[in-house]
Amino acid sequence: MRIATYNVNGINARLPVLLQWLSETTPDVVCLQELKAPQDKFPEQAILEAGYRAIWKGQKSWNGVAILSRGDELQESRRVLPGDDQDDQSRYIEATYRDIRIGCLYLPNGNPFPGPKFDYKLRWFDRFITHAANLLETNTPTILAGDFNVIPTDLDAYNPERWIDDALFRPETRAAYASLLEMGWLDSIRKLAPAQRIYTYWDYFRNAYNRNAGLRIDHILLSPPLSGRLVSGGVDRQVRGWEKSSDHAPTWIELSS
DNA sequence: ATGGCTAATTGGATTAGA
Repeated sequence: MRIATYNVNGINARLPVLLQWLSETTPDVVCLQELKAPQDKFPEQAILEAGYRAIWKGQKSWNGVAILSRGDELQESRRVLPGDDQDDQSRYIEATYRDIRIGCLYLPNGNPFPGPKFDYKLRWFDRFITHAANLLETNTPTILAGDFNVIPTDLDAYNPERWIDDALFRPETRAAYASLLEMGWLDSIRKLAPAQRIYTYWDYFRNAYNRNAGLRIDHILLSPPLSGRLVSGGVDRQVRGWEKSSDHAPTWIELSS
């Protein structure tokens, strides 16, 4: 079973690229982030015609998350991250596919540091850690996939010094991510390639993709019941080189069934 | 340090992304 995550940076602007990638790689489940579309502007018909069902939570202008599935249906379990009734940003959706529960997340960017956006990032992260701990306690095979907006270590940035005071690399941010791993979540891509430079994002500026000036900020975490089923994984980095591409590339893993 | 690029909005510039 192949599970992928892809920050599309605008589902409608990205539709041709998304459909091309789906037809070439046929993942079973796809978590999407940054739809940048209101609920009623999600291109459901085109996704259905491509052979996928979808659940999504849209929002005007910003954010927005979706899960696509091939074959079997998704059983939605929640579309809000618990812990703050005032939070109206669309950043979390969760569903079960066959025997696996999947949480699709778009963690706040948090820049600039310091400031209210960074504070919001840490508060959201706290709520997410609480929820992730509750998910582990159920022992249900679970995946947390999405754009974490976290550079976990020096190995995950082309030039770590440049990111020292950035919200993606601040010590508070890295510590929060590390606490997920300490609790038992497995960083699947890093597990498969412990010492390799792997990036999932290259900014639009200064020819970053061709210089391979990238970051690894999109992650797929596995709960302990799934760790033995991890077969392979990678980043479809060539998609970043396509016409009208997102600044992120799709990241995927293969699980044995 | 800054600016570079892209997408969405009811616009003709601004905001956000990372």
